Amino acid sequence: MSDVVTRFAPSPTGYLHIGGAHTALFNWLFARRNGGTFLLRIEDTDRERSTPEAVKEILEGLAWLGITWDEDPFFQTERMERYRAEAGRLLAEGKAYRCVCTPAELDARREAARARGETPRYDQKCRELRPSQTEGKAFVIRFRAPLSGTTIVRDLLRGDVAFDVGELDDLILLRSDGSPTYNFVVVVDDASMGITHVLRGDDHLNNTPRQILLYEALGYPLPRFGHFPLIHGIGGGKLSKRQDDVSVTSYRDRGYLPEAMINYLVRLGWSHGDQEIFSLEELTGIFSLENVGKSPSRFDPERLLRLNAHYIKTGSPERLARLLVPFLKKRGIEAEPSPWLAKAVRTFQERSRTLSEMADSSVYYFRPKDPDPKAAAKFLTPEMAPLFEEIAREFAALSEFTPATIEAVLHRAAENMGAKLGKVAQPIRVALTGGTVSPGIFEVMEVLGREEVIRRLTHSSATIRKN
RNA sequence: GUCCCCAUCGUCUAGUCUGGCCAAGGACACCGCCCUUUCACGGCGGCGACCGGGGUUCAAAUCCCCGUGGGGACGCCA
Repeated sequence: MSDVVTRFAPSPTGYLHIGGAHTALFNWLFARRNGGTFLLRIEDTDRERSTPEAVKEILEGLAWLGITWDEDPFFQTERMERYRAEAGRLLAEGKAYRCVCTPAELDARREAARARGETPRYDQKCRELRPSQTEGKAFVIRFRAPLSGTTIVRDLLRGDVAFDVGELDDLILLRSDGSPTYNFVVVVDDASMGITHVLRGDDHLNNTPRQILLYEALGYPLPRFGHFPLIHGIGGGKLSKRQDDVSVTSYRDRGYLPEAMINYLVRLGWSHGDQEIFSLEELTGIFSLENVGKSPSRFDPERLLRLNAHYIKTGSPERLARLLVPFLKKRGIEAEPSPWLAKAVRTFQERSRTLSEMADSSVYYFRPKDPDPKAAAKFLTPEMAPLFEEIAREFAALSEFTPATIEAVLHRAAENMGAKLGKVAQPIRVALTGGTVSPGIFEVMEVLGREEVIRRLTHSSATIRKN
């Protein structure tokens, strides 16, 4: 048994987005690959913005993707005592101090520093205050960071990155209401949860030296760190919930398959030679940090869509039929997973990129559709009425109604007209499906069944004659 | 502004650590052709990149330096 322990630590302030899922996936894969443990920690210390709905949505998203966690999720709001105790310890040891600067004062000084072109940083005003001077005032607890020196982050992916400690800050550990802040809880939690590998997005690289200082002050052993490249939005820059469509569950709801999402995500910043298609299971055997790149990538919905098309095309019809049912229901079609539905699905696997598309384009399997006016004008011409009737009669006389016997009938009809098959097939397509685009017409008829085909052809010819 | 990271086709990337096999490979997108009852799928072909400049070397996409560009971080958010 390996001793690798990784985690994904989302803050439940919204849905699970592409970036979070990417981070979760890499952590999960690294743990699974190394026979380790993957944990979930819900960073809900920001009570204002955290919601139980977001927690549910995030867990659902992960489960949908097939990313499984090994223990019940940890909730930071349930661990407050631990944070306060650790902060108290630092205070007692002189490694932290009380600061009575108010948010307004800090804001003003920060702005002034910026105006002067300096790095906004806490000016350490309260660093040497005596206890009597903080008496009766609201205070926060600040970390007494070393004043000088260099902290080196030994990053698994980027090598050694040096930070001048002077650039760092006396960060706030406990707010005036006693709640802990991010950099502090992360350290306390990662250490107490036994996290061995902290793998996260590049945007946290700057936080790492601060956290290392905290590890040292608290006397915790250091985990290994690895920062992988961020996923940028379509316009470049951080993914934006406004510009980019990045909610994982929204993709699910639009008919994307989890394996497509996983496959898409894993190839962002990671590669395995020229291979493009990976299953989750396969990944747990080959994923390696060594093949993780360094430069950011850009979210490309087109590529995700294409991958989804691939998985729809190659997926099992039975499973897709099952997944399709709710999409049909949304369109007012009550269907059950069945061999028949699987057969219907099969005719659309090569021409649907999402389950939504499949549901949209297959409605005529479930109920007749009025022909598109333009298609009707072009194909449902008067001379088609007798043809439809003739073909319907021949279908009725067939001993077996299969693509092969259907094809024979249509070919004969075309020959009699001295025309190509298309001359006959296209009008029939319109009569049967209401449009000019569909799967192969013989397959469509097989799915529809002889009775329904005859009914629709008869109905169409009657309509033609009426006009 | 300060600090940090990054830099190969439009996009995802292989190649960079361990220089020569790279007149740079694959995939998506795009364009053309073929297949074909429509649409797709598929097949074949095309377009298309080593950010710039110096250096090191017999040899640089690969190593070093400087520019430039992009990104991230600088909260009593996480």
